Order: sequence, then C-alpha cells, then structure tokens
Amino acid sequence: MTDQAHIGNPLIQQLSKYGYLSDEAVKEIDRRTNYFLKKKNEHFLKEGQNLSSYFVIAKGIIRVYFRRNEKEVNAWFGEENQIFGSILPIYANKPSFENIQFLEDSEIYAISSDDLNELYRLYPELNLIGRKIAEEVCIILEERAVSLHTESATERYETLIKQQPNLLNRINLGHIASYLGITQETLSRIRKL
Amino acid sequence: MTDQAHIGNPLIQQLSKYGYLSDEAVKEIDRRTNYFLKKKNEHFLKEGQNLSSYFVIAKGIIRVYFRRNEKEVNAWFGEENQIFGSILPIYANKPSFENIQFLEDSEIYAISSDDLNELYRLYPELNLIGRKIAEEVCIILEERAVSLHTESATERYETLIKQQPNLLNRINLGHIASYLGITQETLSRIRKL
DNA sequence: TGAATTTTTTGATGTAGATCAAAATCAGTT
DNA sequence: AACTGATTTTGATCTACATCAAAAAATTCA
Repeated sequence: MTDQAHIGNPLIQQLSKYGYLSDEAVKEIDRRTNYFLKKKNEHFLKEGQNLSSYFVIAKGIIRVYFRRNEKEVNAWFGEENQIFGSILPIYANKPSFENIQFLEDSEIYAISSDDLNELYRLYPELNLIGRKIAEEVCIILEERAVSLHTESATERYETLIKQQPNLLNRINLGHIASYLGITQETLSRIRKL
Repeated sequence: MTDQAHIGNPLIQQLSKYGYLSDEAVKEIDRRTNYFLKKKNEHFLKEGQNLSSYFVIAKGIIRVYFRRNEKEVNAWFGEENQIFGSILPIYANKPSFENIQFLEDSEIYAISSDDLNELYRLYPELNLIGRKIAEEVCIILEERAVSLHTESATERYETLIKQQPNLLNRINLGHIASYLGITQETLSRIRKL
C-alpha cells in the first residue's frame, strides 16, 4: 500500500470473503494497493479511458454513469464495503463507456488491472477469487436485467429501495430517477402515491 | 462421455477457447460430459430445480424464459457453439427461476455443477477458465441491461438482429417480442416501418 | 440571515407502446 | 387440395410515462 498509515487494507478484507489468500498473496496485493482521497464531484474514471481497477470504497459513495442522447444515465451506485470495477476495462481490456464520480468526499483503495493480472499469474489461487467475484457480478446484473425487462417504474423503485435503502438519504432523486430509467417528475409522482 | 460415438466433445472445444486445459483435465471433463438428444418443445430445465449444468448446443436452439404475472417472458436465446448455463443454480447454488426449452430438435453436451465443482478442486487451472467465462457473461449481461435501460423498442429490435441475425429464421415473432419486452402487435408494427 | 442555487413538486399536454378484437396468412397433417 | 391450428397483421382505443413550463421547497454560502 502506498501509504503505510492505512492499516487493514479493505481491499484484502473484501477479496478474502471470496476465498483463501496466502500470506504472500496478501503481502503482494497490499504492496500494489493504492489509496485515494477524493472530493465530492471528482471523477475516478472518465469514459474512453481504460485505466482499470478493482476498488473498495472505505468511506463515501459513487455513481457510475454513461452518456446516451446528450444525457447522463446512471448505471449503478456504489457504497462502502463492496468491491467494484468497470466491467469493460477489467474484463475485456477495452476503454470504458462509463464514468465513475464521487457523490461525497470519499476514500478508496484500488488495485490496477495490470497489477491484478500480474497477481493472477503469480498466485493462480487468485483465479478462484476472481471467478467468484465475476460470478457474483453476473447474479447482480441478471437481477438488474430482469427488473428492467419486466417491472413497472413503481416496481423498479421499490426494488431499488429494498436493495439499497439508505441510498435515498445520500443521493438526490434526479440521480435515482435516471437509474430507474424514468424522469425526475415521474419519480416525484410515484413517491406521492 | 456417456456415449462413445460422439467424438470431439464440443464442451471441451468451447472451454479450451478460454484457457489451457491439461490432457488429464480434458480426459476427466470428457468422462463427465453427458450427451442429450432432445425433441422440439422438450425442456432441459424447469423453474424450481437446481439441477445445474454448463452446456453446449451442438445442434439446435433454445429459449430461456421465466414466468411473470401469469405470462412467460423470454430472457435469452441460445444457438450452436456457445457455452450456456442458468446463472443462479451454477453460481449461487440456488434453484432456478428460469426454464430452458428447446425450440428445435437439439443435441447438447452438458456437465453438471457438481462435477464441475469437483473438477475445479482437482484441476485448479480450471478456475482461470471459469473466471473468463463468468467475465464474458458479465459483459453480455451489462450490454443487455444498457439496452433495456436506454433503448426504445425499435432500437432494442435492431440491437437483437445485429447480435443474432439468424434468430429471425428460427424463432417466431411472439418469442422475439417477449425478449424485447414488447407485445407481438407492437413488434409487427415496428417491422412494417 | 437572506440571496443564489439546486432540488423537488405540480400542472397541462403529448406519445410510445399496451390492450382488445378480429382478420389474414402460414404450416402441418391427412 | 383442404382442413386445422398456429402465427402474424391490422384497426380502434387506452394508459404509463415523457415533455415542457413554472412554482415551491430545500440547500448552500457570503
């Protein structure tokens, strides 16, 4: 880790949820972990870059959005103690169409794809963890697709607040409406019911 | 493989696209591969089961659907020479909410989750392949979510025929409309434009 | 504290796609 | 070829949500 002041690397904590990490692997991951302090509204990633990382938010909240017909569309929100990354750069080594922006002053711990791939080579045991993470992402994305495929706006709203109930306290309704694929006005009306 | 007549296991062909398979691993996978001949309209998997497999269609076509408000909704279609599976049973060991049905007389090669997990244990190298497959599934699911999130019915139709152009020759429009999240009537009107 | 800015709500109207009903076309079987 | 059932199209009407405009409420900050 670049800054020795940060004991207890949260990235390692998250990774070890998925499978066994040897002491050496832990040491190597820690050595390659970068710590960032970001202000509200700063970006971690902008579209077109394929600077890619897995990262964990120690404190703060992010939105991931992309541009479609001159508008920003929110793809998802990330809170503390989950592992994240932008799929296309990490999994396909292609530039991201997504942007990642902090919505509060935030602290994150990240490891770059290049370092990660090096670690997969050095510690093949990590492939199991990498597999489990990707499998979990599949489950989340499938749920999201089903929600968008079959639910009404009202149902999608209910699904969201069931999954991430504290989001409403941290993010404005415009951002949430965009995630749901509806306008701010419609969301306001849904909430009045 | 249960039936020695089937030389050149297509499951192994597909798996080896993602990474290196040792000779022993190949032999063990082959030994655990099951071959099925299925008639049109038969099911491979019904909701509630967690009989789970990765499988490859050697010949034929499938639809994967689930029930929502008394109706069947098509989640996706599978054609020859891709590797498939139902996410929830394989990745979370939970019963499927999906059904898998053959839309033509079909031949498939499958390996069960239990055998697969055993093989992950015996040949850890397989975790890399498993990781790559799950990562590819993530990319496909993310694309699908973006399409459902931001595209009009017409755009979703165009996206589908770009991705699976021969689907139109093999599957009726009712099934395609259901995949797109619109009614058959609306699809008919879109196609007249 | 109050002016400026951002966020949320309310109202009037427009539209993509749904629903219901029925006709037309196609495919399979004898 | 003709009967049967499935698939696709067409038409009339309805509805969920969008758009545009503006007011109201909340938040930020000098």
